[in-house]
Amino acid sequence: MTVTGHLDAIDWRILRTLQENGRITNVELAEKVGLSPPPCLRRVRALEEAGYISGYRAMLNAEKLGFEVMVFAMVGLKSQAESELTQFIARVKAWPMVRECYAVSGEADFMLKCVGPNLHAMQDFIIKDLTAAANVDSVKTTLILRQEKYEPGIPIT
Amino acid sequence: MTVTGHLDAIDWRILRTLQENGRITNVELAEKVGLSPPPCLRRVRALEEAGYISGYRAMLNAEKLGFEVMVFAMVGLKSQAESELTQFIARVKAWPMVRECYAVSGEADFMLKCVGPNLHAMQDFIIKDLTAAANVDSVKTTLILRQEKYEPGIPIT
DNA sequence: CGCATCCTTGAAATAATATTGCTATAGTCC
DNA sequence: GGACTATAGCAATATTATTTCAAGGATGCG
Repeated sequence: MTVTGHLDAIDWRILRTLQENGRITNVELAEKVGLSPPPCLRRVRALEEAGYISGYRAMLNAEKLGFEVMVFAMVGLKSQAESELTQFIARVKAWPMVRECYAVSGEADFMLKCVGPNLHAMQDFIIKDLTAAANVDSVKTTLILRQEKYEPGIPIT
Repeated sequence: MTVTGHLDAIDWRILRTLQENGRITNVELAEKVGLSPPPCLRRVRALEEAGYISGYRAMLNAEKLGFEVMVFAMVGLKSQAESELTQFIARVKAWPMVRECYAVSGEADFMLKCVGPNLHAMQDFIIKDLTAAANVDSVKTTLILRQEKYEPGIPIT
């Protein structure tokens, strides 16, 4: 698939497998997708180079590690002018407790997923940082009670 | 930290590093956290065993791979009886397009993050599967226009 | 205060894996 | 059909993972 830019069945199998287990060895991956290790590794590298694979992450158990509170925050801005948006996004990127941020349609402008050690820290962040930030008009939070499914990524059949 | 259950500074460095780069070699990881490879690997294994690390995943570029539509769906159920909840969750787990599901406080009962190739497929899923599912009372969707930040996991300083 | 115990580290050796170089083969386009 | 391109796989090498084991440091108790 190097230059052509088209993914074949083996590429998709590689992607699916790596999405499920990002630390599988190349030997095992090769076996699963039906190749010998060298061409398999070459494909993985090509997929990385081409940006189909953007990185690898360990999934950590937030609760066990003392991060017990997660909320969704829907944020409305006062001004949606280009420069204001950019500034808000920059702020969001600088807040460690905000792990994900999406521009959304509908009533709010942004949907944030925030993670913190406890309710107090979360409240502190929402009131003192988020709500108080320049250009923030409204913040509506939804507390996450439990994670029922977590398979981030894409549905590869 | 094996049996004591207490994480020291090195364990935290390991977790932070692996959250950022899940495919780093043990040699490199060891160097970063200030250990030689053998004890470093032992700690990683211990962290996995103890469930602090629950897995590794490749992050795929959804857009490049043809999954261009993501929505949040807030779902309200008619009945929140234990068995009904369980059934709904089982259904959610079986839908590939639902990648994440959270029980939430507030107006809705569940927040779903759904991923699909296009608006049509998403509409199809929402109308024919989600809204039509037994015990589903209300579905309110929010289209994701753009991903501005994506650092899933926890804020390890 | 000193000794025994427990835990963890790191050096060395070994096993496994990743990676490179090269040749062969299959598919494609004149 | 013949030349070209792309990709597979074998073989060799480099790198990494993993095991084994002896030594060092902390802790608790006599």
